[in-house]
Amino acid sequence: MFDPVCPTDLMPFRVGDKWTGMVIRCLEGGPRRFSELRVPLRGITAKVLTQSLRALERDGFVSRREHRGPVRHVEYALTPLGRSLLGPLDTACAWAEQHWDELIDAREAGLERAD
Amino acid sequence: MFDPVCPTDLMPFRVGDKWTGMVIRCLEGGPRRFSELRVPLRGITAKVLTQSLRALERDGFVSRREHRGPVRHVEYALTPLGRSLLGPLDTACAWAEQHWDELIDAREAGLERAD
DNA sequence: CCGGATCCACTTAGATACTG
DNA sequence: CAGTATCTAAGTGGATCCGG
Repeated sequence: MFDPVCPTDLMPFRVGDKWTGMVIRCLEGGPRRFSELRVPLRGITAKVLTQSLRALERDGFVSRREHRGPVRHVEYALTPLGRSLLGPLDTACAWAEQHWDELIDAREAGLERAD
Repeated sequence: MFDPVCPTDLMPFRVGDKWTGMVIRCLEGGPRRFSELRVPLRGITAKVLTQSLRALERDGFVSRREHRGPVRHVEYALTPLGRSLLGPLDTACAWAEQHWDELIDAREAGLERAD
């Protein structure tokens, strides 16, 4: 999931910053903890994940709940507003799947012409 | 159109770089010349518009045709692949319209909590 | 476990001046 | 008209170390 080998720079659509879209996908199935999020998001540093989550929280897409106990854990979840992003997000992903081959071919041809 | 007063930083979706989405919108109605594009895109510099158009061309979303004559003019147009972006783009815009008020309120509340 | 603080490399966009 | 060249300011993402 979210393989870094996958050349996502071909994807013309973006949600928020670099990781935002993937974070939302990870929260789609329900609340997740900070360190749970870091597993599928291979390579993300704590600082950057925090930045994304703070922005998401500030904009009302994600809610943060801190559970204090013997071990601390913090859960992030999509708000209704955040959940409403899933529709457009799916549309964008569907487009990408449909046109993936065209995208690759067009990019290749475009780079050739650039010689 | 594309008023700089409009706080587009609330918009969570983006296509390509800063101006790409607006360029595509401008080409929606048919081919446009370089300087025609600069009118609705108030404030864009020639350099940045060129960059966007070059990227769009490289990725096969836009085609470029140069007409030589007494006065030179260059026309840009959406390719079929570029035109296929309009669907997802509309979806994103529709989402933004629907949730614009929520977006503003959420952002305001988010900034308050940040105190 | 969940970050904050600091520093750094890289990219982006804009301003400005110039050209075929 | 349709760009190119150069410079600069700001932002973004990442590495690393530190703290409650």
